[in-house]
Amino acid sequence: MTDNPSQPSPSPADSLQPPSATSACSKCGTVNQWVFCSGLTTPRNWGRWYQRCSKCNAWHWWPREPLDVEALPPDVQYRMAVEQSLQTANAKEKGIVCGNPGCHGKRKSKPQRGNVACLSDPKLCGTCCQSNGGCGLAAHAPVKTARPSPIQQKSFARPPTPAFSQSFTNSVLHASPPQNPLKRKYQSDDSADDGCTVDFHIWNKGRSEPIKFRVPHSRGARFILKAQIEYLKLRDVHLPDGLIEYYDPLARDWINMPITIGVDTKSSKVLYFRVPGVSDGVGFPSRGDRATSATPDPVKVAPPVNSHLMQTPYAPGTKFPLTYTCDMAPAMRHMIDAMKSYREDNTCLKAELAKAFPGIDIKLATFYRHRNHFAKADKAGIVEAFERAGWSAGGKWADLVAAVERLNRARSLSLSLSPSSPPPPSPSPSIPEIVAMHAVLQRVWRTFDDGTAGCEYYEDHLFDAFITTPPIIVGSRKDIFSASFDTTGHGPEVNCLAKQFRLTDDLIHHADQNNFEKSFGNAVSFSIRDAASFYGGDTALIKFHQFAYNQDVEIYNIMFANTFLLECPSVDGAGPVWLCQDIIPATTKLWSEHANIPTRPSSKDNTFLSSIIFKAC
DNA sequence: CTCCTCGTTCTCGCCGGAAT
DNA sequence: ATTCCGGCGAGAACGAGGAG
Repeated sequence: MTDNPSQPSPSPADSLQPPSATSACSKCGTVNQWVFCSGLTTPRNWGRWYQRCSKCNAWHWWPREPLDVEALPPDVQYRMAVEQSLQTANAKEKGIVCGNPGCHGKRKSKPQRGNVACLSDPKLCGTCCQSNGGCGLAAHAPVKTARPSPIQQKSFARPPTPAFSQSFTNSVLHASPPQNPLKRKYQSDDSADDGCTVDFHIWNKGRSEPIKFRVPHSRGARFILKAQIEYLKLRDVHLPDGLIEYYDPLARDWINMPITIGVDTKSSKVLYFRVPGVSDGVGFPSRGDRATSATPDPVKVAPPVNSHLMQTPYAPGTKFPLTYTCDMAPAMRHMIDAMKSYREDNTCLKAELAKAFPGIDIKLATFYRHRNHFAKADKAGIVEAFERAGWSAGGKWADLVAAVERLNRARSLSLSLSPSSPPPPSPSPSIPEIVAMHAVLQRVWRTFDDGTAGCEYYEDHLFDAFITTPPIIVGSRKDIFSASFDTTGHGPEVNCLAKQFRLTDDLIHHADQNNFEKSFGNAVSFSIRDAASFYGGDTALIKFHQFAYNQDVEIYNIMFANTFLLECPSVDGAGPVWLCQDIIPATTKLWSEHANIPTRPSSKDNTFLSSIIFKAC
């Protein structure tokens, strides 16, 4: 992709800069410097200059009005889109009451409060939601109600090519049972290593941080970098001469060698490579560096899992939670173990807390909150990655908590699907440096008995793709797979319209249309853009709406299918790429509620939704 | 059956830091 | 100075289990 949203945008043209570096405050006359606004808090302000008067605190902006949305760089538009998409999900709804008019909740003297986390519409209290069959929220799970499995659901999204589809099939669907391939249940010592993966880091040109990989590989077998060449290409690591520099932990020095040479995986947990010519970087093992040969990571390493609990009180003033996962995790494990038995052995929670976190005053509500975060993170298999990062920036407990919350959001969205709607994407606004995740429903692409083709979804096979390197979107395609003029759907008519539009605007490329218009009589499928540009699709969509409007056709509903290819280790090692499909239900009722379609690009609220996908790092 | 205790969940509101 | 937002604690409420 040419526009990587994770890269900072360049400054706007010089013509947008204020006439001078300083100017006098219009209120008090104090001379202040202009500061470029990078839009960190409010992306919409990107590209403007601001000054806060050092004397009267007055604010001044240059230019006075924000730039046009279209003038903002793609990554800023992306951030705006993410921000907008999360507004609804994060909106704090205070003081809601149960949405069931005949609420039979247990609060007698006051109206029963609804649970803001409830996924039903309207939001219900736990009692009403449970009796309604539950909403997907764990606390609202219906009691002793068997969930039908699998839930079959047809989707019109499809893999972009058979080759990628095959890789997806091999790596995901044939994995049994479906679970996070990198998940390792913590154990009391280093034997937790399942021996099926190898971590290696590469320092590439033009980047101080190493690129971290975890790949399927039998520990003990010699590791040949050439076998990972596809991974390397995806991360822009190119070795034209077939040479690499390898840090030999025994010799404690860098050696230059061909990538076809196998290296020992027993003497160090992480293999370090650098592209020839790179001589420095973050965490770089230097010549004679003992740490890299004896320990798995160049950062300060955490003590062995569960090796001990803190015996002496923490320093006065130490607050809960502790800053680093490597400190929190052993104590949390102790608590979880202790809480399984404390009813029997006559201890109590407070006493166990005092053992696990000596000297720290912990409020119970806070402890439970963090214990739940730990349990979820452990279940998802991400604790170890944070633990291994030790007392470094990559091992912060707060980041683990944030990762769990992102996962929760992704799951909530997946589980809140109505039976007839396909799964929405996991809105991951940011992804930690070390661990990325993506909620994926198991699905099978096949031909049905009636001759149509589509996907079957298995709701109870929701699993998370965890990867130790940030994902890269290596390709994407956006298809409209459903469009209608009203609530009933009139696909063929829209299809006809799309054909006409195709003749007028080559931004739209039909994809297998002949097959699809026959198969899905009330649906239309055509690609409106490809991976070359994230935002061209929106432009095409607006043009399509405009075109339909000019034809006296009002589009009621459009839904998108997005297909992404993410770099990710596969379970069986067969391929370096997983296919992760997402479908975005961007129902555009906007056009049914207003007589006029949006004519200004900045009015594309709904089409913005189509840009909210998955963050490329 | 009622009451009590303890553990747990959830909401509300305060606080402080960051951004502007 | 103001706004926003995340973290945290207080407190209400619920549930399980035990004692009387």
